[in-house]
Amino acid sequence: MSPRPDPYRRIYAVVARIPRGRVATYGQVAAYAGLPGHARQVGTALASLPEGSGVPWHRVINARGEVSPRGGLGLEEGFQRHLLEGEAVRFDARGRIDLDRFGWEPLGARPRRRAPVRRRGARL
DNA sequence: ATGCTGACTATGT
DNA sequence: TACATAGCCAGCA
Repeated sequence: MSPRPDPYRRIYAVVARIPRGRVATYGQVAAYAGLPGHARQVGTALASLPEGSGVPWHRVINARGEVSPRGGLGLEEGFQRHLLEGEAVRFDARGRIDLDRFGWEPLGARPRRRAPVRRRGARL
């Protein structure tokens, strides 16, 4: 067992676990990869990901619940949003995702308040 | 080695 | 809520 697998490898492994229709933040991915405080590194790692890698990089967003702006034109951002919407992830009018509803909880152990509370007349 | 960059964040105003 | 600031730290020229 390699005591220290490359950081990127760990990062990709975590991202690969994010289920379809859910999103995780950079900081969250870093923490689960055993690299707390390396949120920026997660971004760097995803940026260096070759196309067709199969890693669901689009499911990683910033702590504010939005698709992180890249430098230059916003082409990649638009594509990322498109992919997420294709998985039923919803964006509000401000272009943000409700982490309480779509945020990934690996352990699902505690808070787990996924779907909106159904109230009289409420629809899914 | 050194300095700058960036797909980040928490905190204060 | 929005913006500014300050930590953050690996990658790269």
